Amino acid sequence: MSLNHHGATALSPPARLPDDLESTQDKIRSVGLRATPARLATLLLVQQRSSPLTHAEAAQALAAKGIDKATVFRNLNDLTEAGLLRRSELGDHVWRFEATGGHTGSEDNHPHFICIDCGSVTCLNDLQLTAGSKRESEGVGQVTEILLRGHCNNCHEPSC
Amino acid sequence: MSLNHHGATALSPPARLPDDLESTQDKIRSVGLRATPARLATLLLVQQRSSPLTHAEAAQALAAKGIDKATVFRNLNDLTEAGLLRRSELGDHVWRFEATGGHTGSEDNHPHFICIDCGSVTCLNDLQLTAGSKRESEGVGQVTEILLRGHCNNCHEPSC
DNA sequence: AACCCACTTGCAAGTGAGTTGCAATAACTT
DNA sequence: AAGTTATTGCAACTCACTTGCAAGTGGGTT
Repeated sequence: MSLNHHGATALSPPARLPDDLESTQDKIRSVGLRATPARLATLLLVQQRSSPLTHAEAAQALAAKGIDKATVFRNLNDLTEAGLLRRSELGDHVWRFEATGGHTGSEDNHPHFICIDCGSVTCLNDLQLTAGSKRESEGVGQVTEILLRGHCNNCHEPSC
Repeated sequence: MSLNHHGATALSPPARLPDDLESTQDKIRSVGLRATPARLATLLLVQQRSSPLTHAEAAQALAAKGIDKATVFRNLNDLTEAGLLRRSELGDHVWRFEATGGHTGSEDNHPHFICIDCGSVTCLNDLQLTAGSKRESEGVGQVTEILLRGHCNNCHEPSC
């Protein structure tokens, strides 16, 4: 009804936001999961947040829509496994979830920096170990992930 | 008694092992805690290990001596608060404890490798980033911890 | 358009790490 | 040696998360 109220709509596709409803449904389907209301609401919620969300926060927010916490948690895990979310641990024994670009995790495997204050995750594409350190770590095992923890510049400010 | 059995000892102090019983008692007392058997056993245990110990592992090991898990946990936390231990979270929702030099916390902080298969943790004392990588990471924030994840050599073997 | 069935959900009960209250006990002080 | 106060053991508890299962539903199939 209100779709064409400006008279100039039919041509230009709406600039699809990454958290657009349809594209989000597509994302879910593209990884082989069903786009159920609960799943959709969960992914949209995480996508809309600029910083990682805990299970409790998500469950609380979605409880208003009548979604059970077990469902929220299962979906958070399913979406993580499918590569649409990333799960991280900030050192306080609570998992936090954050939307990824949407590609499946393993290929773009780069080091991350995670702020132990605000939980924000930064990708560090060019980060490398010294040759000697690589050797040392390879002596221990096959490294699949490098994670740095600390205080990000936003949280590190004296004012913060 | 046996102090002078070499005839040339009075001058040089005995090379006190870091996990020596008496020096451990002293350490505990020096931070204002009572050197109880449970506390002593706990600190000795952690000191003797070369890699961080989980609460569960410590509790299990000390249960043999009749020490309750709540006591173990309280002591682990007390000793951590006092700066004799460091508590870290390697991403698997389990606290791990390791002995510090004895000074309060932050100085002897080294990277860890954690096996995502068996959970074993290895300390990587000499691990370093390349100069450029250090710069990159410092542009993002102040790094307080470096963590590598992967498959340790035990788990990586085809046979395992 | 209706059908079907594997995938999902809600509920409730379970798990496991870690914590706490409290009375009994033991370390250090004087 | 006695007193004071930290510490312990036990058991019950919290909190974050998980699981079992019967009922419900998405979405491909007919």
